Amino acid sequence: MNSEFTIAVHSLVYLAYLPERMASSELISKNVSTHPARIRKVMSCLRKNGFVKTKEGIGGGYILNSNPHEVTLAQIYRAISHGAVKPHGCTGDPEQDCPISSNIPEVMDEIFNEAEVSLVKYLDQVTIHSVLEKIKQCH
Amino acid sequence: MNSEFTIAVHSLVYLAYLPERMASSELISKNVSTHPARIRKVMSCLRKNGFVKTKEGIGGGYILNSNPHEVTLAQIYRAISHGAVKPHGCTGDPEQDCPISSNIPEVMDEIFNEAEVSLVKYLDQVTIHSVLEKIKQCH
DNA sequence: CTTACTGTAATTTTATTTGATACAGTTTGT
DNA sequence: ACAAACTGTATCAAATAAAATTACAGTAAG
Repeated sequence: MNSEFTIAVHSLVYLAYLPERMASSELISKNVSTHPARIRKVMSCLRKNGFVKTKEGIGGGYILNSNPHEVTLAQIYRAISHGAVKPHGCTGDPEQDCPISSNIPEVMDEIFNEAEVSLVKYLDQVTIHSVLEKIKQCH
Repeated sequence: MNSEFTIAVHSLVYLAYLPERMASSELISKNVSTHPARIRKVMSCLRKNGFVKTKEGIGGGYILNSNPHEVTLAQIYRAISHGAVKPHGCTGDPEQDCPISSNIPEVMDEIFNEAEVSLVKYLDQVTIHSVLEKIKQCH
Protein backbone atom coordinates (compact mmCIF):
# COMPACT_ATOMS: atom_id res chain seq x y z
CA MET A 1 0.00 0.00 0.00
CA ASN A 2 1.40 3.40 -0.89
CA SER A 3 0.69 6.30 1.44
CA GLU A 4 -1.91 8.16 -0.61
CA PHE A 5 -4.63 7.03 1.76
CA THR A 6 -2.69 8.48 4.69
CA ILE A 7 -2.11 11.70 2.76
CA ALA A 8 -5.80 11.94 1.90
CA VAL A 9 -6.89 11.44 5.51
CA HIS A 10 -4.30 13.89 6.80
CA SER A 11 -5.34 16.51 4.25
CA LEU A 12 -9.03 16.19 5.03
CA VAL A 13 -8.39 16.32 8.77
CA TYR A 14 -6.27 19.39 8.24
CA LEU A 15 -8.98 21.10 6.17
CA ALA A 16 -11.56 20.21 8.83
CA TYR A 17 -9.28 21.74 11.44
CA LEU A 18 -8.82 25.04 9.63
CA PRO A 19 -11.45 27.68 10.48
CA GLU A 20 -11.88 28.59 6.79
CA ARG A 21 -11.55 24.92 5.79
CA MET A 22 -9.53 26.15 2.83
CA ALA A 23 -5.86 25.75 1.95
CA SER A 24 -3.54 25.70 -1.05
CA SER A 25 -1.61 22.61 -2.10
CA GLU A 26 1.57 24.27 -0.86
CA LEU A 27 0.19 24.86 2.63
CA ILE A 28 -1.18 21.33 2.87
CA SER A 29 2.05 19.85 1.55
CA LYS A 30 4.03 21.53 4.31
CA ASN A 31 1.71 20.16 6.94
CA VAL A 32 1.77 16.69 5.45
CA SER A 33 5.49 16.80 4.66
CA THR A 34 5.38 15.96 0.99
CA HIS A 35 5.46 17.63 -2.41
CA PRO A 36 2.67 20.03 -3.51
CA ALA A 37 2.21 18.13 -6.78
CA ARG A 38 1.49 14.99 -4.82
CA ILE A 39 -1.11 16.81 -2.75
CA ARG A 40 -2.72 18.10 -5.93
CA LYS A 41 -2.92 14.57 -7.31
CA VAL A 42 -4.55 13.22 -4.17
CA MET A 43 -6.87 16.21 -3.80
CA SER A 44 -7.90 15.90 -7.42
CA CYS A 45 -9.17 12.42 -6.61
CA LEU A 46 -10.91 13.67 -3.49
CA ARG A 47 -12.61 16.37 -5.55
CA LYS A 48 -13.85 13.84 -8.10
CA ASN A 49 -15.40 11.96 -5.19
CA GLY A 50 -17.03 15.05 -3.74
CA PHE A 51 -15.03 15.34 -0.51
CA VAL A 52 -13.56 18.73 -1.42
CA LYS A 53 -14.12 21.55 -3.85
CA THR A 54 -11.25 23.23 -5.60
CA LYS A 55 -10.77 26.79 -6.62
CA GLU A 56 -8.24 27.60 -9.31
CA GLY A 57 -6.48 30.93 -9.80
CA ILE A 58 -5.35 33.52 -7.27
CA GLY A 59 -6.57 32.85 -3.74
CA GLY A 60 -7.52 29.34 -4.83
CA GLY A 61 -6.92 26.02 -3.15
CA TYR A 62 -8.94 23.24 -1.59
CA ILE A 63 -11.99 23.60 0.57
CA LEU A 64 -13.91 20.95 2.45
CA ASN A 65 -17.15 20.01 0.73
CA SER A 66 -18.37 17.41 3.20
CA ASN A 67 -19.29 16.98 6.82
CA PRO A 68 -16.37 15.71 8.95
CA HIS A 69 -18.88 13.87 11.12
CA GLU A 70 -20.14 11.95 8.11
CA VAL A 71 -17.07 11.26 6.03
CA THR A 72 -15.53 7.94 7.05
CA LEU A 73 -12.07 6.61 6.35
CA ALA A 74 -13.76 3.75 4.51
CA GLN A 75 -15.14 6.16 1.93
CA ILE A 76 -11.71 7.70 1.52
CA TYR A 77 -10.08 4.29 1.26
CA ARG A 78 -12.48 3.17 -1.44
CA ALA A 79 -11.91 6.38 -3.37
CA ILE A 80 -8.16 6.28 -3.28
CA SER A 81 -6.74 2.89 -2.31
CA HIS A 82 -9.25 0.26 -3.30
CA GLY A 83 -7.49 -3.09 -3.73
CA ALA A 84 -4.32 -1.99 -1.99
CA VAL A 85 -4.39 -4.74 0.65
CA LYS A 86 -3.38 -7.38 -1.85
CA PRO A 87 0.38 -7.56 -2.45
CA HIS A 88 1.61 -7.10 -6.01
CA GLY A 89 3.46 -10.34 -6.49
CA CYS A 90 1.27 -13.41 -6.81
CA THR A 91 2.29 -17.02 -6.39
CA GLY A 92 1.39 -20.06 -8.47
CA ASP A 93 1.09 -20.49 -12.20
CA PRO A 94 -2.15 -21.15 -14.12
CA GLU A 95 -0.20 -23.20 -16.68
CA GLN A 96 0.89 -25.88 -14.22
CA ASP A 97 -0.93 -29.17 -13.88
CA CYS A 98 -0.94 -29.06 -10.08
CA PRO A 99 -4.32 -27.78 -8.88
CA ILE A 100 -2.63 -25.89 -6.03
CA SER A 101 -0.33 -23.95 -8.30
CA SER A 102 -2.92 -23.27 -10.97
CA ASN A 103 -5.80 -22.31 -8.69
CA ILE A 104 -4.16 -20.53 -5.81
CA PRO A 105 -4.05 -17.11 -7.53
CA GLU A 106 -7.84 -17.09 -7.77
CA VAL A 107 -8.31 -18.32 -4.21
CA MET A 108 -5.81 -15.87 -2.70
CA ASP A 109 -7.45 -13.05 -4.62
CA GLU A 110 -10.73 -13.92 -3.00
CA ILE A 111 -9.10 -14.08 0.42
CA PHE A 112 -7.45 -10.68 0.04
CA ASN A 113 -10.74 -9.22 -1.14
CA GLU A 114 -12.51 -10.55 1.94
CA ALA A 115 -9.68 -9.36 4.15
CA GLU A 116 -10.07 -5.91 2.66
CA VAL A 117 -13.79 -5.99 3.36
CA SER A 118 -13.01 -6.57 7.06
CA LEU A 119 -10.49 -3.80 7.10
CA VAL A 120 -12.88 -1.38 5.41
CA LYS A 121 -15.59 -2.35 7.88
CA TYR A 122 -13.39 -1.01 10.64
CA LEU A 123 -12.51 2.12 8.67
CA ASP A 124 -16.21 2.75 8.28
CA GLN A 125 -16.40 3.42 12.01
CA VAL A 126 -13.77 6.14 11.90
CA THR A 127 -14.80 9.61 10.73
CA ILE A 128 -12.66 12.62 9.91
CA HIS A 129 -14.12 14.24 12.99
CA SER A 130 -13.15 11.32 15.21
CA VAL A 131 -9.59 11.47 13.90
CA LEU A 132 -9.53 15.16 14.76
CA GLU A 133 -10.76 14.34 18.26
CA LYS A 134 -8.06 11.71 18.72
CA ILE A 135 -5.45 14.24 17.69
CA LYS A 136 -6.75 16.79 20.17
CA GLN A 137 -6.50 14.20 22.92
CA CYS A 138 -2.80 13.64 22.27
CA HIS A 139 -0.77 14.92 25.21
CA MET B 1 2.89 -5.62 1.91
CA ASN B 2 5.41 -7.96 0.26
CA SER B 3 4.24 -11.39 -0.80
CA GLU B 4 5.87 -13.53 1.88
CA PHE B 5 2.51 -14.12 3.50
CA THR B 6 1.13 -15.40 0.20
CA ILE B 7 4.19 -17.60 -0.26
CA ALA B 8 3.83 -18.99 3.26
CA VAL B 9 0.16 -19.83 2.78
CA HIS B 10 0.80 -21.37 -0.63
CA SER B 11 3.66 -23.49 0.73
CA LEU B 12 1.66 -24.78 3.68
CA VAL B 13 -1.34 -25.56 1.48
CA TYR B 14 0.96 -27.40 -0.88
CA LEU B 15 2.51 -29.43 1.95
CA ALA B 16 -0.97 -30.24 3.26
CA TYR B 17 -1.92 -31.40 -0.22
CA LEU B 18 1.02 -33.76 -0.64
CA PRO B 19 0.43 -37.31 0.61
CA GLU B 20 3.81 -37.37 2.39
CA ARG B 21 3.41 -33.72 3.43
CA MET B 22 7.09 -33.32 2.65
CA ALA B 23 8.90 -31.40 -0.05
CA SER B 24 12.24 -29.74 -0.77
CA SER B 25 12.64 -26.01 -1.25
CA GLU B 26 13.22 -26.62 -4.93
CA LEU B 27 9.98 -28.52 -5.39
CA ILE B 28 8.01 -25.93 -3.45
CA SER B 29 9.66 -23.08 -5.33
CA LYS B 30 8.53 -24.50 -8.65
CA ASN B 31 4.97 -24.80 -7.42
CA VAL B 32 5.00 -21.29 -6.00
CA SER B 33 6.94 -19.82 -8.93
CA THR B 34 9.79 -18.21 -7.04
CA HIS B 35 13.40 -18.87 -6.07
CA PRO B 36 14.31 -21.77 -3.74
CA ALA B 37 16.30 -19.45 -1.48
CA ARG B 38 13.19 -17.38 -0.94
CA ILE B 39 11.21 -20.48 0.00
CA ARG B 40 13.93 -21.45 2.46
CA LYS B 41 13.75 -18.02 4.06
CA VAL B 42 9.98 -18.18 4.47
CA MET B 43 10.02 -21.80 5.61
CA SER B 44 12.72 -21.01 8.13
CA CYS B 45 10.30 -18.57 9.73
CA LEU B 46 7.49 -21.11 9.60
CA ARG B 47 9.73 -23.64 11.30
CA LYS B 48 10.59 -21.20 14.09
CA ASN B 49 6.87 -20.83 14.64
CA GLY B 50 6.24 -24.57 14.68
CA PHE B 51 4.20 -24.88 11.50
CA VAL B 52 6.71 -27.14 9.79
CA LYS B 53 9.69 -29.27 10.64
CA THR B 54 12.77 -29.27 8.50
CA LYS B 55 15.12 -32.04 7.65
CA GLU B 56 18.57 -31.19 6.44
CA GLY B 57 20.81 -33.38 4.31
CA ILE B 58 19.96 -35.89 1.62
CA GLY B 59 16.24 -36.58 1.29
CA GLY B 60 15.58 -33.55 3.46
CA GLY B 61 13.08 -30.77 3.01
CA TYR B 62 10.03 -29.42 4.75
CA ILE B 63 7.31 -31.41 6.38
CA LEU B 64 4.06 -30.21 7.85
CA ASN B 65 4.13 -30.16 11.65
CA SER B 66 0.64 -28.89 12.28
CA ASN B 67 -2.97 -29.75 11.62
CA PRO B 68 -4.31 -28.05 8.47
CA HIS B 69 -7.73 -27.87 10.17
CA GLU B 70 -6.25 -25.87 13.04
CA VAL B 71 -3.68 -23.59 11.43
CA THR B 72 -5.31 -20.30 10.47
CA LEU B 73 -4.06 -17.64 8.08
CA ALA B 74 -4.10 -15.27 11.05
CA GLN B 75 -1.38 -17.31 12.77
CA ILE B 76 0.67 -17.30 9.60
CA TYR B 77 0.14 -13.57 9.12
CA ARG B 78 1.27 -12.80 12.65
CA ALA B 79 4.35 -14.97 12.20
CA ILE B 80 5.45 -13.51 8.92
CA SER B 81 3.79 -10.19 8.12
CA HIS B 82 2.85 -8.54 11.36
CA GLY B 83 2.52 -4.77 10.86
CA ALA B 84 2.47 -4.99 7.08
CA VAL B 85 -0.88 -3.23 6.67
CA LYS B 86 0.61 0.13 7.53
CA PRO B 87 2.30 1.85 4.58
CA HIS B 88 5.95 2.80 4.91
CA GLY B 89 5.73 6.50 4.33
CA CYS B 90 4.17 8.48 7.12
CA THR B 91 2.77 11.97 6.94
CA GLY B 92 3.17 14.86 9.35
CA ASP B 93 6.16 16.04 11.32
CA PRO B 94 6.52 15.88 15.13
CA GLU B 95 8.61 19.07 15.06
CA GLN B 96 5.83 21.27 13.71
CA ASP B 97 3.71 23.47 15.94
CA CYS B 98 0.46 22.44 14.26
CA PRO B 99 -1.21 19.72 16.36
CA ILE B 100 -2.43 17.97 13.22
CA SER B 101 1.01 17.65 11.71
CA SER B 102 2.75 16.73 14.96
CA ASN B 103 0.20 14.23 16.24
CA ILE B 104 -1.12 12.55 13.13
CA PRO B 105 1.69 9.96 12.95
CA GLU B 106 0.67 8.57 16.34
CA VAL B 107 -3.04 8.63 15.51
CA MET B 108 -2.62 7.02 12.10
CA ASP B 109 -0.43 4.35 13.67
CA GLU B 110 -3.24 3.50 16.03
CA ILE B 111 -5.74 3.41 13.16
CA PHE B 112 -3.59 1.09 11.07
CA ASN B 113 -3.10 -1.17 14.08
CA GLU B 114 -6.84 -1.41 14.61
CA ALA B 115 -7.39 -1.94 10.89
CA GLU B 116 -4.92 -4.81 11.03
CA VAL B 117 -6.78 -6.32 13.98
CA SER B 118 -9.95 -6.40 11.85
CA LEU B 119 -8.11 -7.93 8.95
CA VAL B 120 -6.52 -10.59 11.16
CA LYS B 121 -9.91 -11.35 12.69
CA TYR B 122 -11.07 -12.39 9.24
CA LEU B 123 -7.92 -14.38 8.56
CA ASP B 124 -8.54 -16.23 11.79
CA GLN B 125 -11.60 -17.82 10.18
CA VAL B 126 -9.61 -19.23 7.28
CA THR B 127 -7.64 -22.43 7.83
CA ILE B 128 -5.11 -24.12 5.59
CA HIS B 129 -7.65 -26.88 5.13
CA SER B 130 -10.35 -24.45 4.05
CA VAL B 131 -7.99 -22.92 1.48
CA LEU B 132 -7.33 -26.41 0.15
CA GLU B 133 -11.09 -27.00 -0.09
CA LYS B 134 -11.59 -23.75 -1.99
CA ILE B 135 -8.89 -24.78 -4.42
CA LYS B 136 -10.52 -28.16 -4.98
CA GLN B 137 -13.78 -26.42 -5.76
CA CYS B 138 -12.23 -24.36 -8.56
CA HIS B 139 -13.61 -25.49 -11.92
C1' DC C 1 -2.04 40.96 -18.67
C1' DT C 2 0.35 39.57 -14.61
C1' DT C 3 0.14 36.79 -10.59
C1' DA C 4 -1.08 32.81 -7.99
C1' DC C 5 -3.28 29.12 -8.11
C1' DT C 6 -4.93 23.91 -9.89
C1' DG C 7 -4.55 19.73 -13.23
C1' DT C 8 -1.84 16.53 -15.10
C1' DA C 9 1.85 14.25 -17.36
C1' DA C 10 6.62 13.16 -17.74
C1' DT C 11 10.95 12.44 -15.68
C1' DT C 12 14.29 11.49 -12.13
C1' DT C 13 15.48 9.73 -7.74
C1' DT C 14 14.99 6.74 -3.98
C1' DA C 15 13.27 2.73 -1.55
C1' DT C 16 11.53 -1.83 -1.59
C1' DT C 17 10.99 -6.24 -3.33
C1' DT C 18 12.59 -10.02 -5.69
C1' DG C 19 15.95 -12.92 -7.80
C1' DA C 20 20.44 -14.86 -7.83
C1' DT C 21 24.68 -16.50 -6.02
C1' DA C 22 27.57 -18.32 -2.63
C1' DC C 23 28.94 -21.08 0.90
C1' DA C 24 28.93 -23.12 5.65
C1' DG C 25 26.51 -26.72 8.17
C1' DT C 26 23.83 -31.21 8.24
C1' DT C 27 22.40 -35.79 7.12
C1' DT C 28 22.48 -39.97 4.36
C1' DG C 29 24.52 -43.65 1.86
C1' DT C 30 28.57 -45.92 0.26
C1' DA D 1 36.00 -40.87 5.32
C1' DC D 2 33.79 -38.58 1.86
C1' DA D 3 30.61 -37.38 -1.83
C1' DA D 4 25.89 -35.98 -2.65
C1' DA D 5 21.73 -33.53 -1.56
C1' DC D 6 19.73 -31.04 1.31
C1' DT D 7 18.81 -26.47 4.69
C1' DG D 8 20.28 -21.82 6.79
C1' DT D 9 21.70 -17.53 5.97
C1' DA D 10 24.07 -13.60 4.13
C1' DT D 11 25.15 -10.69 0.37
C1' DC D 12 24.75 -8.68 -4.08
C1' DA D 13 22.29 -7.45 -8.35
C1' DA D 14 18.14 -6.61 -10.93
C1' DA D 15 13.47 -5.33 -11.27
C1' DT D 16 9.74 -2.88 -9.63
C1' DA D 17 7.22 0.50 -7.06
C1' DA D 18 6.89 4.80 -4.60
C1' DA D 19 8.02 9.43 -4.10
C1' DA D 20 9.98 13.74 -5.44
C1' DT D 21 10.72 16.94 -8.91
C1' DT D 22 9.98 19.48 -12.97
C1' DA D 23 7.26 21.39 -16.41
C1' DC D 24 3.62 23.58 -18.41
C1' DA D 25 -1.23 24.31 -19.90
C1' DG D 26 -5.48 26.09 -17.95
C1' DT D 27 -8.09 29.32 -14.79
C1' DA D 28 -9.55 33.12 -11.91
C1' DA D 29 -8.62 37.53 -9.56
C1' DG D 30 -7.04 42.03 -9.41
